[in-house]
Amino acid sequence: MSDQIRVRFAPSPTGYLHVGGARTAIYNWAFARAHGGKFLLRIEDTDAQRSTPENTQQILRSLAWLGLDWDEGPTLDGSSRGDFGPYLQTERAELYEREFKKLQDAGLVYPEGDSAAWRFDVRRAWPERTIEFDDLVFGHIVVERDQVEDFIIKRSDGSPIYHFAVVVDDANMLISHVIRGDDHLSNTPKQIVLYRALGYRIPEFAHLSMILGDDGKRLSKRHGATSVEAYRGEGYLPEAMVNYLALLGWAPDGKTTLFARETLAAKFKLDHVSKNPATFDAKKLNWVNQQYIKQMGASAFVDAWWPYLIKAADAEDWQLPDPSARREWYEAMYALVCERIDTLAEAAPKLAYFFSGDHLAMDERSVQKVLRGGGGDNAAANAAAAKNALEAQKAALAALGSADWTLEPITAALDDALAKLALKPKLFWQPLRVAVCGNMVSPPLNESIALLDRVLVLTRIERALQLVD
RNA sequence: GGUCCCGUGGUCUAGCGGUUAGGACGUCGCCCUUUCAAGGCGGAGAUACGAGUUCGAUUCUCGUCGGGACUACCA
Repeated sequence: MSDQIRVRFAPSPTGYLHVGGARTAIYNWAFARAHGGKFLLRIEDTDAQRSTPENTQQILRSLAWLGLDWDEGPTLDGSSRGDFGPYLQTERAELYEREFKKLQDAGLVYPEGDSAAWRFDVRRAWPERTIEFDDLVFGHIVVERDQVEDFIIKRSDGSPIYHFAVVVDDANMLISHVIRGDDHLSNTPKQIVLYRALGYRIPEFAHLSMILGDDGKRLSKRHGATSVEAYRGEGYLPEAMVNYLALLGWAPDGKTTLFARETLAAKFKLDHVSKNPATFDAKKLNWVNQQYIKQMGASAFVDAWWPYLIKAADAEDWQLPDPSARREWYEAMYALVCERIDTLAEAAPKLAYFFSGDHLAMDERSVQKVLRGGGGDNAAANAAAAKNALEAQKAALAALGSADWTLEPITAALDDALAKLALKPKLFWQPLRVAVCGNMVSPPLNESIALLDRVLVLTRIERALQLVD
């Protein structure tokens, strides 16, 4: 008769953790944290055919990455914590067997045909006409008992079927609130009958609407990335992921869209969870992620970015300067890209010119349009202007010593060159941009030059000059 | 087919009988500008439909339409 709030996330390891499951986990976690309760994790692996330990590991990793710490359940190192274990259903066979005996002794089960499977007798267990319950999200639900058919609770091989195992486990783990996907809403009456038949107290239920793809259909692999692991791989931040997913069906108020995990953990309530299914909007996720990147700061950025940079370096064959010796150099890049990327994985391609050394890739379109004047009427004149600009820039920068190779002197020297040439700013800066960054679209130019090696910059300008002719 | 559930702009939502129906993403336009962004300002855009109840419905009831879930020795 404890009033302790205990909730659980109970995934089945038949696949990775997808965003729908992640949101269910987030709501369970937030509910527990907001009400001073416990959040537990249980692995529903009774389907021996499709469950794998690898999937279990990946699910645990994804949850940990999201920052959803659980009070009880299996841990990443293969053990577990909590007093209500084991937390893997395949290790709870004894309990199921014992509880099954209770139903058998009460005459509430009968064999399925002439197999060794057993079916639960709903009518004998529940004489009343209707089965009712109050769902914390969906409200009062009434179902005619005759709409509920007898169902298998034990397979021929002796293992329990879902409906039986969840009820036994939730009751024995003293779960107070069952918060899960609404694909279980229709199954809840069955489970309520089971609860009473086994003499358990019936918990509160809260069902969560599904998450849909942009075509209005249930989110699936067809819609691209759906696994939490995949989003992690693309460079989404766990904080952004939690924030965005929490927004799919819940809002702290009518105005706030950005909130920390801690705010969720303090303010989350079930009575404001939406009943309608939410469509997953990748564009909004990108925006949320960018907001987090913009506020994370240079140091945190470099830490988070590093694995993605290494991956890009491997693919592009870049030699990365020693991160401990050149920490400031890497951190300086944050200001150059933080407003230009949605994900961490997008940073390296935008900053490629810092890492490609003598092998800077020149974007073909940029070379044609900017260095060679494009195909228009002014092509020849523009190409000539580009040549003049590059020569002036080369001279201006060459005149700077290594000691002056910082933003202010560089900017002053270039501004001075521009003033002398009296060119349209665009015709002056774009050739230099292409020469140094390899592309007519890039992060801030002067700041980039200041971060690049002096000789390398001069070499690149020289190379661009050759491309003009 | 049966049962249950859902229905505010393109998307996520606020609203809980009386509002010029609010915010965010996206979108469009303008400003800023050394490219791209970021930022600022502004615009378009919603209560699925039809009956009730009520002095008054986005809000309560019913029906229609549309969508979803369940109906497995999957969870």
